Formats: sequence, C-alpha cells, structure tokens
Amino acid sequence: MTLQQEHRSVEERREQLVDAAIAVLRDGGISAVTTRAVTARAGLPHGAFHYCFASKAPLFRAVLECQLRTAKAVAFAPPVTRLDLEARIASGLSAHLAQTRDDPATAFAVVELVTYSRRDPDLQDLAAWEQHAYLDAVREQVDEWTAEDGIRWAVPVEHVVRLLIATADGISSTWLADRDDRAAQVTVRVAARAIAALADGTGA
Amino acid sequence: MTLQQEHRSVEERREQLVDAAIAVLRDGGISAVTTRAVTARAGLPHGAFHYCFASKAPLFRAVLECQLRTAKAVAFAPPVTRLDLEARIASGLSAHLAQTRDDPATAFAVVELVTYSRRDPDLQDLAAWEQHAYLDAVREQVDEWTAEDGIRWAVPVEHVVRLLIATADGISSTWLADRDDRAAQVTVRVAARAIAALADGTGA
DNA sequence: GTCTATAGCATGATAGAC
DNA sequence: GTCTATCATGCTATAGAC
Repeated sequence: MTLQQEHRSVEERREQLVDAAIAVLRDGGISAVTTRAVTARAGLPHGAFHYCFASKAPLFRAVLECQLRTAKAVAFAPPVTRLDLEARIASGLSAHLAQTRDDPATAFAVVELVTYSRRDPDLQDLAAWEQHAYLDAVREQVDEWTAEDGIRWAVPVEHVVRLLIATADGISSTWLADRDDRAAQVTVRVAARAIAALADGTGA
Repeated sequence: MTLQQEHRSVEERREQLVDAAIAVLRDGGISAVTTRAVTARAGLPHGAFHYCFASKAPLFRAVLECQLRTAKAVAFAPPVTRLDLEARIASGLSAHLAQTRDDPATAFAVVELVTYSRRDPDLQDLAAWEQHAYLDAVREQVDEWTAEDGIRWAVPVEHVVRLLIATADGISSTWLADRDDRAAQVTVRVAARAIAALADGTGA
C-alpha cells in the first residue's frame, strides 16, 4: 500500500520544489539546500527530485531566475507624483533598501545564492545577465526623470546610473549587516543629496 | 616505519592550517573548505586538524581574524601629500577598490567567508566586530582630513563616513561582479565629486 | 510519473597505537 | 604531539518496482 501522490505536471512539481528550495535557503542558508531537504519541505519523496531537475544546478538556476525577476522588478520603480530630483533619488534608494528591509531573510538568501552561483560554471551567466538587466532597468528610470524634469547631468547618465546602483547596493548590504534602520535612512538622504548635486541644477 | 613529522608548536601548526585554509577557500570557495582539503593542502595528515582546532568554527574564526586584520588595515590609508578634498575621497575609494582588484580571488573568498559567518552562531560576533572596527578606522581618517584641511561638512561626519563605506563597498562589489575597470574608475571619480559636494567648500 | 531502496562517496569527528 | 584507521552520518544520483 504505497499511497501514491496525486498526479501533477512536471512544471507544477518544479514550482513546488523551487518554492521549497527558497524556504530552505532562507532558513538554513545555501549549505542547507540539499535535495533531501528540498523534497522533504515540499512534502515529496526524495526520488521526486530527479525527474523534475537533472541535478542541483538547474534547481538553483530556476530559483535565481524566479527571485531576480520578481525582486528586481520592484526596485527603483515608483515614479509616483512629481518630486524634485533629490527626493526622486532618495525614493529610489529607499525602495531598494525597503526590499531588503521588508524581508531580510530572503534578501540575505539571495545574496548567498548569487555568491554561490559565481563559483558554479553552470550558473555564472545568470549573475552576469542579472546585473546587465538591472543596469538597464535603472537607466530607464533615470532617463525618465531626466526627460520629465528637464535635468541636465554634469556627467554622462551612465555614470550616474552606476553610482546609484553601487550606492544602493552598499546601503542595503550595510543594513543587512547591522540592521540599523536610522543609519540607513540617514545614508539614503545624504547620498541623495550628494548625487543630486551632480545635476546642473535646472531640475532642483 | 611511520615517517614522523617534525615537531612544531601548536601555534605554528595553526598558522600552517590557516594559510592552507585561505588557499583552499580562494581556489574552491567555502564549500571546498573541508578539514581534509585543508590538512592535505598544508601537507599534514587529516588527524592533525583536531588537535589544532576543536572543530571547523575556530578555524574559520582564525581565518577571518587574520584576513580582516590585514585587509582592513590598508583601506583608506594613504593620507599621502596635500590633496584637495575631492582627490582625497577619490584616493580613499580607489584604495579600497585596489584591494579588491589586486587580488580578486582573495577578496571574493573573504566575502564568501563573511557571508558564511553570518549563518554560524559561533561566528556572528566576528562580522559585527569587524564592521564596527572598520567604521572607526574610516572615521579616524576622515577626521584627519577634516582637521587638516579645515573642512566643514554640511552633515555630521558620522553620516559622511557611512556614505563613504557604503559607496566603497558598492563599487568594489560591483567590480567584483563585472570586472569593468574603467566603469569602476569612473564611478570612483563621480562618487568623489558627489561626496565632496557635501562639504561647505572651505577646503576645496 | 511516482516512489522505495540503495549504491557510492565525502564529510566531521574520534579512538587509540606510537 | 603525531598519525592511521575507522565510525557514523549525510550527500547526490540512480536502479528498478509499480
């Protein structure tokens, strides 16, 4: 009497395993993500793993794709109402920080996974692709501000975008380490002030 | 006939193992750092491990202490000759970046280890301590500039320091991901310009 | 597709001769 | 202190019944 599991499409099973993998990753870190732990968390027998994924690498790939898509879509998003440049930048940096602060466990887990993926030859392309996509997304946002408010940057927009990303990453990762809300908040404001000063002043 | 190893003090053995652990970590990442790999790399039998370290945690602690001490001592160091504020900041950011660029493998390995240490209850204090020590070191540097050049910041020095660290971290970690020298260089200059604008202008 | 069982190997840690 | 041998465990992946 072997109490068969209900039949599901492979695609559905995969999602189930990806969700379970994220949960395991959040709770125990990258080293806790074993095929056994993932299947157990998903409520599936261990054997289920290998007819959904050929090995661990495709699973990690699926997890990263899923996380990076959803996570990065939100960042720097809110063009909300009309704001001056400094407030716009602060709001963008805050949005990025908020993503980390709202769910630190997941944010940290993603950092772990990205770090891991840089070691795995099968996953290296993902991290690179993600970075490129992110750069494009932020540039698009900044271009929007620039056009909308008639801002003239004293340096090429590309440079502003890179600085914004580096700053946002630095602030979020610092917060992830010290969990100091007020310090992060202050850094956001100071950074926004500094970066806004790179514009010629027409829009501010 | 068991070809005994020469006798060494435990302290010496420990150093030997720490060095080997760093080498293994650089080459293969955190998951490659096993007691066996470390002892093999050190040219010691596996059994040697456990009369030098009670378990893996003390080894990792020793490695982190060693790395963070040497690595962080250099950062933001060169007060060199008289420079204007913007050049000072650029030089500080460059020094931080150079550390990563001169030995990316080690820099990345340290990132991996710090990330790992945040999961291990036995090592969490280390990461926190390191961050605090780093903040103090940078503040000391900035205080020096400030006094020497008679700079008046438009915001508290503490905030400038935090922004500097977040920015330096962001720039280095971006470079670590894309290895784009020119982009990083440019970001350093742009960041320096932006941050220098936070001073009231007396020193520039 | 689904599941059990197991092969085959690597791990951290220890026991105990020297 | 030093080293060999081994234990107990956990891992990925696969074989094969259903």
